[in-house]
Amino acid sequence: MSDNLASKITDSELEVMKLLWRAKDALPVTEIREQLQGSKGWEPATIKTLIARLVSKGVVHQEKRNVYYYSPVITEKDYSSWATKDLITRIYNGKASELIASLVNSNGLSQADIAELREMFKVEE
Amino acid sequence: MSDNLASKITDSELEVMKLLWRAKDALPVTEIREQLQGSKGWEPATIKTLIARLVSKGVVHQEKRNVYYYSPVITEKDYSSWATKDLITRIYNGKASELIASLVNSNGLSQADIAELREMFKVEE
DNA sequence: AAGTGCAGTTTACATTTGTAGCTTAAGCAA
DNA sequence: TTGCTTAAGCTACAAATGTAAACTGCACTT
Repeated sequence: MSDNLASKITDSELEVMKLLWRAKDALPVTEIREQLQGSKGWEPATIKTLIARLVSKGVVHQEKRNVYYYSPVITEKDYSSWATKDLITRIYNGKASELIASLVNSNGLSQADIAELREMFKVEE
Repeated sequence: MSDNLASKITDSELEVMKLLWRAKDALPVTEIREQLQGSKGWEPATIKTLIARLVSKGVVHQEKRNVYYYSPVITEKDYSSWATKDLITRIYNGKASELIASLVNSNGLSQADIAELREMFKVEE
């Protein structure tokens, strides 16, 4: 995923993306609204603006049916790993190991995390 | 470090912070400028603005001598781990292990990183 | 003592982001 | 058919951000 796509997803827009990622299929504004109005307390107009911006940024696709249906163009995984690499570039001198060391040293890992990681690195090759 | 400090450091401001973190002692504007003008191509006025904003945000301390000397109030480590936790909260459901899993799956780790991690989580208790 | 230069402060201005209203047109209810 | 509802598009507007100029006063030079 290129920088000019993901880097432009703002916090508010990300909430919309998360919703679209969770959905199996494309969603009409109605449903997007239903789910965000409660959780975020946004006005319908706000949600429309966010969707429009995501579409114009090319990260959400709109498909005309009776009404427009929206779906993500980029996957959540792609976005996540892009954001992670971006963090590593910006503040860990580009070294993933520094990020992890920081996590370990700042007690950023729960016991559960550690157990999980121990599993992960036991079998991984 | 509380959210209201670190969350307000913007990208441009971060460049100034990085410089201050690298410095052993407090620096006068002159030196900050010298180092940033080349690397970032910023006008002196821009650099002054960034410093002023950092001071007003409380993340940089200014000490009056002949002229003001500036030094970071928060450490780079604190900032890094705050930023990392923020990322985990925002896009990894609060689970550090998901971040690491993402790194592993997206080839974000070098062989050396992986070896290091295997060591790290082999002995940890 | 007067002039210059630059630190420090104030102001500026375009773009992005967060948040939302207004307008237009089309579908559905009456 | 007439109007109500609402999707879609356009406009709005304050705060934050990136970038920088203008102003002010002090220190150092001549």
